[in-house]
This record gives sequence, C-alpha cells and structure tokens, in this order.
Amino acid sequence: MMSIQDLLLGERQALIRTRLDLSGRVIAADLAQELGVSEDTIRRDLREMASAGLCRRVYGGALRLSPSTTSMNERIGIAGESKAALARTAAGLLPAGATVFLDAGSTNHALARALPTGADLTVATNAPAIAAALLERDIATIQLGGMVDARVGGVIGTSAIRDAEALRLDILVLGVCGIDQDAGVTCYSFEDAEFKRFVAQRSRSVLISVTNDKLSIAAPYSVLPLSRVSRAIIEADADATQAAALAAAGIDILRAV
Amino acid sequence: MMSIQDLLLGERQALIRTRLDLSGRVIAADLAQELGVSEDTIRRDLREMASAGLCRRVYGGALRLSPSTTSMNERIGIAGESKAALARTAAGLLPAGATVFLDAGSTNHALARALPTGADLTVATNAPAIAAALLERDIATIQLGGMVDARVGGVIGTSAIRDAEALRLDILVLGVCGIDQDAGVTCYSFEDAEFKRFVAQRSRSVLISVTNDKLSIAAPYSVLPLSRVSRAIIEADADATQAAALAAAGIDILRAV
DNA sequence: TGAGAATATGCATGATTCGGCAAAGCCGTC
DNA sequence: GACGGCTTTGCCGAATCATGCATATTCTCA
Repeated sequence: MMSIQDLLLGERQALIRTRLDLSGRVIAADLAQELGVSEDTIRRDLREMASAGLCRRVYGGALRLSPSTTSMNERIGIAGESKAALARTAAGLLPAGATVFLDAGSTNHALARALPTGADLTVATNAPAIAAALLERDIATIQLGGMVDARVGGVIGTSAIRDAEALRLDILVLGVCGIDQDAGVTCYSFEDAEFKRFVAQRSRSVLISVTNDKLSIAAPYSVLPLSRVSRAIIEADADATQAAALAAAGIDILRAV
Repeated sequence: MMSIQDLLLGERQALIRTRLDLSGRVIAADLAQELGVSEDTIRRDLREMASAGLCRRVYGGALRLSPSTTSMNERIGIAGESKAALARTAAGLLPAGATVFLDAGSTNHALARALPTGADLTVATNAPAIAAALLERDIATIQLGGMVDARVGGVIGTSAIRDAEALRLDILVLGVCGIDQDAGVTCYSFEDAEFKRFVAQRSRSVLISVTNDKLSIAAPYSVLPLSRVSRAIIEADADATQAAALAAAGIDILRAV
C-alpha cells in the first residue's frame, strides 16, 4: 500500500500543480500536513515552481498565474475567469469511473482544462481541442471522427453521429448557445442541434453550464426541452429570477463558486 | 530455466518501461531488488532511458513524462527550432488544393503550426492536437475517430482505420520513430505501425520529415520499406553518409533551411 | 507600531547519484 | 581453442541532493 508521504519529488510537485490548476490557490501549511513533509519542503517546492514560471508565490502559499498563459485561454479572453469558475464546479460533479461526453464549445474546453491530471474518467468529445486538453491530463479519451465544422469547433454530421452510436454515456455535458424557460435549450446551427439531440438520447443525464449571457436566449434551433436537462451550473451572480424559472422546470441548479 | 534475473539488457529496460507506463513511476531501489541487479545498473538504465526521452529522472527513481507536464509543449520546446525548420520546409511542399494526412507526432504538430492561416488544403489527421492547430488556422480539417492512444497522441486501431478508408490522399506526412537504410521506416508500437501502413496505401505519395535523432534508428515495428517513401526532409546539418544512403534508396532528399 | 505568522538562510544528516575501475561475459578473428 | 576488443555489471569513494531543524529576517494584520 502506497501512502501519501512516499511521493517522489517530481510527483509531489505535480500534485501541487494539479491542486493549483483545480482551485487556483494552495496553502503551504495545508500541503505540508497533507503530504507529510515539512513546510520548508513545500516552500522550497513552491519557490522552484514559481521561478520556473508555474505559479505565483504569495505570502502563505501560491496562486495559479492568471489563465492567460495558454493559447486557448487567451482566446477565451475576458470571460475566462467566470468560465473557469463554472468549469471548476462542473469538474467536481463528475464521479470517478464515469463515462462523460464533452460537447464542443469554449465552456466545455474550460472544463477539460479544469480536470485534474489522471482523473478516473472516460471522456468522449467531438472537439479536437478538448481531446488535446484531455490527453495532456492523461485522461482516457474518445474522439469522434469526421469533417470538423470550423464554426462549432468540432465534428458534427453523419460521421459524428455514426461514431456516437457506439457510446453509452453517464453524463453529457452540453454546450449551449441559449437557454430559455419557454424555448428550452437552443443553438445556432441545425446540424449541431441534431447532433446534440442524438448524443443526449444516449446519455443517462444531461449537465449544462451556463454563462450569464446565455440565460433567456432563444437561438433558432431547438436542442432539448428543459425537462431533459438534469442539472445546470450557473454563475455566482446569475439573475435569481431566471434561476428560479429553471429550477421550476425541474432542473437542479448549482451556483459556481 | 530462466529466472527474472536472466534478462538481457533490452528486456530489462522494456520491463521498466512497461512498469512506467502502468503506474507512472518507478523507484530505483525497488527495481534493483525485484530484478536482482544492483541499483547502479538500474540507475544506468534510467539514465539512458531519460536521455532517450522515455522517462523523466527524479531523485530516487523515475517518472513517466506525463503529458500534463512535459508532453507536447516541452517536447516541442526541446528540439523546437530544428523541428520548426523542418516544418517550414515541409509546409512549402504541400501544393494548393491537395488532400494531406498529418500523422500524430510532435514533428507533424510543428508542421500544422507552420501552415499559413487559410491555406488551401484539406488536412486529415488522427491527432486531436494537430486538428486543433489546423482549426485555429482556418484550414479544412478531417478528424479520425476512436479511442485516443495516449502514447501516440492520436487515434489508432480499428476505428481509425475504418475512418481512414474513406480517404483518398495526395500526400501522407508520416511521423516516424526511426529510419534506417536496412530496416526502412519503423516505429515503437505495433498498432501504430499497422495504422501508418494502412494510410500509406491510400496515399499517392509519402513524405517524411526526419530529425537527426531518428536517422539510423531501427525501432521494433516495421512500417514501410524505403522504396515507398517519396521524399524526406532532413535537418540542415544531417549526416551526409546517411543522407546518401537514403538517396540511394530512391528517396528525394531535401535539407531544411 | 507591535505581535505573530511566514519566510529565507545556513547547517547537519542520511540517502542517492556519478565517475572510474575491474571482473565477467560475449563476439569475431586468427 | 586462444586471443583481444567490446559490452555489461558490480563495487567503491567523492560529490550531490532532499529534507528537517534552528535562527534571523521579513511580512501581514490589527
């Protein structure tokens, strides 16, 4: 039996980095106790990692450097932090051993990046960028095949649906273009809507994470009625009336931290 | 009777590699006891494997280079400039309108990054990271589907082959693990070799770009004989004797600038 | 400004590593 | 079969490293 204190040096730092990625901050004293080493050792680790540009050292611990270090996050831009907050919350809702589908979209890309390295999940996706992020985190990945739609950033259409037929999912994390109490979940492309609907049929539950700008938006093509959505994660400062409307439709509402 | 300590050098290293793949970490002292050799021998093995890029050496043992910390970014970083030079030269060899396949691998990832935005190409790939780079450059992309092999960084196996059946390629840009005038093009995984061979059948020409460390390397699994390779791009300072050997096999040799 | 926590620095210690060296095994040649 | 060259391996000593502790310094917060 391997106990937590028998970590090799590199492993300890990798674990700290994962912790940083996940929650954005670590506290030296907590890490020391948790990993069974002295605070000095943790501080040395943090100092090293900071000088290697992997985190920012602060009094008492360390912080993740602002998400502008990676190319994709730069593209996500200003909305990055709120998306990352949604993503961290969503990451906590994926149980070990689950088979999950991450639909294309920047919100789900953030979720892929929020997953801890080596997470015990099998994740299928139609978006190459998401698959690449999953691979970097050493997570079992299934990539759907076909011509990639540049607007969606993922594979849709017949080949994707054919590949998706082989899947049996515990959780579908849906990228949504709009959600509205009357129109339900909607998106901007007919084929994309068709694809999402198909994947939803193959999944036991449907999870969506919704930025504020998607609330009360009805896009042209209908994806699912609200009754098919199991759970929604909304931003910490999301409008209470709209949240209540979704909850009234039977959706389990979670606010991101 | 062959016991565990009668392993040949290569076998021992292969076993260590398996162990690394499996659990992500090995401890020198444990391996020494388990394999019945001295710790010095294990350390020598680990040192060799580390300098061959197969693991990361840490105090007390070694770790798998986990994609999160090292994989693409660092592998690109280490040999970045020479790979970028190969990539620039290769990019110039893809004619407008062509249908191209970019095989998984850091060299081809560099090629994808070297392509100009909006290039008039249709590019198929089995590697999500490459597909993501192509999408960022607004290039028509076809992604093969299936379970992604973490070591290869791309999809291989039956589903990938099934998807590849639909392709008819002008140029296959092959990622090679080794090229040798006797062994031909070789790689480290049986399934990967099988996949590459299949794609090669569907392509009118085969292009490879070869870093110096791949020259005169014969990996375990044979991919193609040299006669099937149309063109090879080698580094500016590649060994002249080895270049001549490839040219003698009928390969069109180009030196990168 | 002062109390208390957090940090940097130097040092001791035990474990690990590196380089060189020699013994043993393997190979081809004479 | 004997010989020399080559590789692999184990062992030794010196050097290096990771870690914890003690001490002086710096920082935060009230």
